[in-house]
Amino acid sequence: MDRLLLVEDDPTLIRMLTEFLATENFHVTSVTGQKAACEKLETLKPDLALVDISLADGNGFAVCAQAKELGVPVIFLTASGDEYSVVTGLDMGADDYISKPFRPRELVSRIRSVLRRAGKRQSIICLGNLVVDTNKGTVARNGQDVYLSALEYRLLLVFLNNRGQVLTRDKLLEEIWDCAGDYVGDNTLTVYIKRLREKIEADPQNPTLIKTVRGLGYKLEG
Amino acid sequence: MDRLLLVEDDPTLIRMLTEFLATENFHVTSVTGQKAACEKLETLKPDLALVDISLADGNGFAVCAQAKELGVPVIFLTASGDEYSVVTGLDMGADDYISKPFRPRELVSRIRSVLRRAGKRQSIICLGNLVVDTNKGTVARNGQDVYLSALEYRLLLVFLNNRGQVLTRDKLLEEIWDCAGDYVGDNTLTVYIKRLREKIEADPQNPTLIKTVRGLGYKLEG
DNA sequence: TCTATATATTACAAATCTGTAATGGAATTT
DNA sequence: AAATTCCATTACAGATTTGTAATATATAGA
Repeated sequence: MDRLLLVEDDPTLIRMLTEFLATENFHVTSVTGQKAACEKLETLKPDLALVDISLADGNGFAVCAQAKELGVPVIFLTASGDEYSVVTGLDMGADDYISKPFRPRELVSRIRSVLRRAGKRQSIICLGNLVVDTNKGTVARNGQDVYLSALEYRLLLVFLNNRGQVLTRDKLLEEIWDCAGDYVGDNTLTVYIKRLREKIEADPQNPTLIKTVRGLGYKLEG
Repeated sequence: MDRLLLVEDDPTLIRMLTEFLATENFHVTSVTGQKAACEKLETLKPDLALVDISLADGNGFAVCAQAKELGVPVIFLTASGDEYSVVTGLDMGADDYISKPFRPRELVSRIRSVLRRAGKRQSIICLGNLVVDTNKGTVARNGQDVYLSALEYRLLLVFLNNRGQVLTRDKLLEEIWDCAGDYVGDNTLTVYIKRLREKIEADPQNPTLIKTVRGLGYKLEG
């Protein structure tokens, strides 16, 4: 279950939100004041922080900064139509904001939306029956771990970051060996392509992922 | 300069937005209707799409789906207070929404916010004078590339994903060798820690990044 | 078809990685 | 202080990676 930290001064709002969000399957911890908020952020490590901009002892921006530091996504709660706060909040890196009074359903939608985005982290990349976790540096095929050497892994990442685009040999050499084919032989790349195909393709002789585009280079099917 | 695709039927709004966003240094291409929008998404590959939910020939949701498919972030423009659209839009994976009539400054803030998030991708992780790019699989120290072996790189990622937390030897062994110390010797980890420190610490004898916590394990300074 | 060019395959040393064992040193306990 | 425990360091073989060269195959053009 997702843990939310609610930073808010108004006791009524705290109670209402805690109860409502509980019915939506969130676990809400609430704190009052900026100082307590910053502490709780560290100890609780919540999945998301709901922060009221106007706190008694300072404003919510400091809390936002701290949250960003810790990698915790933030949604600001603001007094209605306070455009200045909205603008500054978003520019500060808050992930979203919602103005009071807000509709509970909308808040939940925004929370889910931010969590979805934050959770993704561009970490897991799927490609056919291949799963690359850039957060762990691992590659799996059909659930089975595949061991790639450092250079093979980096070559795969270059393809993944340019899915569907044709990459010239020079471009690939530059990306992996940061040079334009001067220091490593031209054939070296060809060999690496083969080695990578050998490990990630179902049928390395008839590649479906890394296609060769004759005269131009290679391309990852996207 | 960031390219925006504006999908909107109202000519007046198109003109206004195009002009205003131009002053904010965006390049706006506008299209009318769902079909044209989907086509332009493919050909233009914009950095972000601004989509009016209520289009004449169908609704904006189809456009949103297509955009998500292509990895283009989406901000919905909706008639004011249309809660149903907001909720559905965000649940569909739209990155944000704004209801008409909106304040231009706020729209720009939201655009910048979404672009920032989309661009970041959790790709670059900084740690002292160390820069890890999980999108490229590279590590640099003081701007100088550092070559890490596959296992060394994965070990570093485990630390980065648990910054500040003490990681037991068992936990680390499990993460890297997926086993609880049965298959590789206990000392192997110690050696790897040393090797990693050798490559990323300024003074490997007095580590400032990977600290040992006697009796417990190791911890990456956060 | 023949040739030229682009890519694939294979094989092979040198370099590096990987895991272990042996030794040394520091912190903690008795 | 001595013993113990935990971690650091060093050294070393076997495995793997890495880059290259030689050879084979495919594709396109004359």
